[in-house]
Amino acid sequence: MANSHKYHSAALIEALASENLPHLQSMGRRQRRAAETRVRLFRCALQLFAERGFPNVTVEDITEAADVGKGTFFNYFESKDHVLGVMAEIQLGKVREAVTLTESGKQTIHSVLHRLFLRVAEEPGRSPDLARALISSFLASKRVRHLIDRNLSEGRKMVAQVVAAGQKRREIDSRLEKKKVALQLQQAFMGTLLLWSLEGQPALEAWIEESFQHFWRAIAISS
Amino acid sequence: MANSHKYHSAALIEALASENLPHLQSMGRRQRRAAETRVRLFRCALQLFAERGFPNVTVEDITEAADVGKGTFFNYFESKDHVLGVMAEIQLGKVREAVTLTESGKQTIHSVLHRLFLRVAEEPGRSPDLARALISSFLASKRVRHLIDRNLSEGRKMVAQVVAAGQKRREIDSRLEKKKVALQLQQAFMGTLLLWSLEGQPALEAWIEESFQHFWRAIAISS
DNA sequence: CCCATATACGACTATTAGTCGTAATCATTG
DNA sequence: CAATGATTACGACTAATAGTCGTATATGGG
Repeated sequence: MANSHKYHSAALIEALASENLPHLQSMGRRQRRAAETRVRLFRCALQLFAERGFPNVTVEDITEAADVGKGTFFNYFESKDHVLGVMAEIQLGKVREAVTLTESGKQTIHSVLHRLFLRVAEEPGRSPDLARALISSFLASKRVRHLIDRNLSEGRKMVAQVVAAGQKRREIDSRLEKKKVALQLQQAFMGTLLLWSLEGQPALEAWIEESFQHFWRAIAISS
Repeated sequence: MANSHKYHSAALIEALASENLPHLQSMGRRQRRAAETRVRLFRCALQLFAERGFPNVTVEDITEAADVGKGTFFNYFESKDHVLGVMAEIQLGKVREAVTLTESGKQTIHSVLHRLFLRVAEEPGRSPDLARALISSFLASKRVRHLIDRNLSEGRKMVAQVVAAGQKRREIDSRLEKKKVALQLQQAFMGTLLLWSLEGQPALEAWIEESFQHFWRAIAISS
């Protein structure tokens, strides 16, 4: 219980995810301020990363933008990279959404996965600089990398569920192994994101669109 | 003619690419020593990156391993990242190879592309740390990024040629646009490399194998 | 043998991520 | 409401290191 209430409360991640900070009422003023500060730091950081590129943003830039002292940053994030680690965690939430959508049974698997691609691309699509920063952070420090790893492999499991559902529904070629398909999906996504982040040319959305079509072509039932 | 003979002679890149340094005879002792030094720095750097990971290797580590003074490093490479930029340049050479192979007409397109995947994966496959470093360098400094960009887009053009040949030979679905296919190929490769570099699990070769199969499935003639 | 030029060198600077002790702020309790 | 203990803010400080620069050395040509 090292950080039971100290600095990082678990609920904050949720708070960071949602646009309009909810349930801030249910805490004392202190926790509320803490939450506000963390969210402010988080958003300022992402904003700056997107504008200038990760390496060209110092921690001090962030704290200044958020109007707090420099040390305060490290009360809320283990390191500069960690900000992006948190963002990855948020992305994982979107994958969960896809599973839920699948289970509801009201959407074709095609549209569930299609939507998933677009949703996850939303954030990094804000700017090539931000996308590069995100990917870089995946590769940078060991701590963050492990965080990402867990997210990716958890995400893959969820996608595999969706794929399995797709196979039952005869939308996806049933000869394919669902785990491999899930992996391919992630690869397609990451590859697209990576190349787009280098070119930056038209919006990421367009690239994702192409990429998904290609992916689906290799996956859909064909006989 | 800024650096006509000063420091970076063009031939050095070739020298770096080939395992057994050839044509070192044809220069004066001075150029020979310079070439040797550059190659030594390059290899030591890659070795260390592969062993410890890019961020955990300082320039001084490299120069010590190569047994030269620290400043000397910057005589041969613009920056630490630049080492990896040079490596990317070398990779491009392998793509050229594929075009040549295609033109010779003695190989199926499938095997040309398959071979290309494996060949390009060879170097980064030496260690996940090295692969991560490579990818990171693509994203890091502006200078290197532009270098990479050129390489990637040049590479894509070459692949597009190969694809076009494949369409003429009725190996590849002719309804697909060759430029897009080339892009998809790069995306598949990079995505695979990226995810593998995070997991490191079995050899990259195996991942590449899977990935190529998947790719081919979406590309090959099906009717 | 001497000069011009290419290369080697390492002390130096500038930048910045992350630490730490201290001060301010808040919640709680009698 | 005052006192107390916990949480959070703060910025001066340290450590690490990429990249610069002026100087020294080696080479090849004339």
